Amino acid sequence: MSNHLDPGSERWCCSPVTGEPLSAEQAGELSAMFKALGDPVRLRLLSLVAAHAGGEACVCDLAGAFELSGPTISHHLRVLRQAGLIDSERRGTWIFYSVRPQVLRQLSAVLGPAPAAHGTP
Amino acid sequence: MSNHLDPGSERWCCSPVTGEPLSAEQAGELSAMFKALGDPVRLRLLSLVAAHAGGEACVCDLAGAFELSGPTISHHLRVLRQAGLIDSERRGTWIFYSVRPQVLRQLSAVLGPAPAAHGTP
DNA sequence: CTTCTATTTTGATAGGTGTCAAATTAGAAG
DNA sequence: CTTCTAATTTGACACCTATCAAAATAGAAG
Repeated sequence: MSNHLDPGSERWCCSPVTGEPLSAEQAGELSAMFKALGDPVRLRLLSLVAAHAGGEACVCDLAGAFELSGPTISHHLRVLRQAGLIDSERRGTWIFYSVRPQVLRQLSAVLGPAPAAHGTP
Repeated sequence: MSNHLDPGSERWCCSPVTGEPLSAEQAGELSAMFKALGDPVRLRLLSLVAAHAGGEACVCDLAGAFELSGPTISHHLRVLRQAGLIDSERRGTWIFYSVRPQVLRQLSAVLGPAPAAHGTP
């Protein structure tokens, strides 16, 4: 109920954009994710979460890196989550965010030069 | 004079976002490119140009794939060009667009899981 | 139950963005 | 020079978005 994009839909997986033209549907799904990355705050949030110990971080770990209000950070985290790029899980008082490495890898593959075929058969 | 982003600045090249947190400057440059990809029309335009014979295409080759006015296509192409993702060159009556494979590869590497080091020494 | 802390949601606002029609530039061809 | 085609630029408008302050929700602790 919380995610707009189905994380299980991977029919566009790994076919690079340089191969054959994207369909309108593929472009719609992919551009929604790139759009979420198209903000400096969100991109830094994603990298902070990804690089944080254990692969997850709570808002309290992230907010300190910006001169932005809490609600603004929360807004950007929601955008990333609704785009399917990160996950959130409540544990006690804190809410922990973690990246979806698979989705990031898929986006990387779409921009990649060729179907490398060096580890994902 | 036409590009806002210097195509020669590659100081953020290839360090994946999952490694260590991006600096504000890196995030600014990268997010500007992802932002340009964050529109379905632009993403399809990019893939159409990339997949076109010879690696380049004129607007007349692209406009037919959309139900959009010429000025709108031109607008999106300019956004892609100013983001440093594509190049444009006038030859006679037509203006040919081509992708910058290097920039796409860099973006792919940023989202990639790890410094693969399997073909770009 | 009350209070405290962590985070989100709501409401408001300034600024950005996609789109089109109309006008403009650039080159080719008479 | 005039005309024709290709593409861009300008101007306008509806919609979206990033941001904050204030209010609301969720759990922990007393």
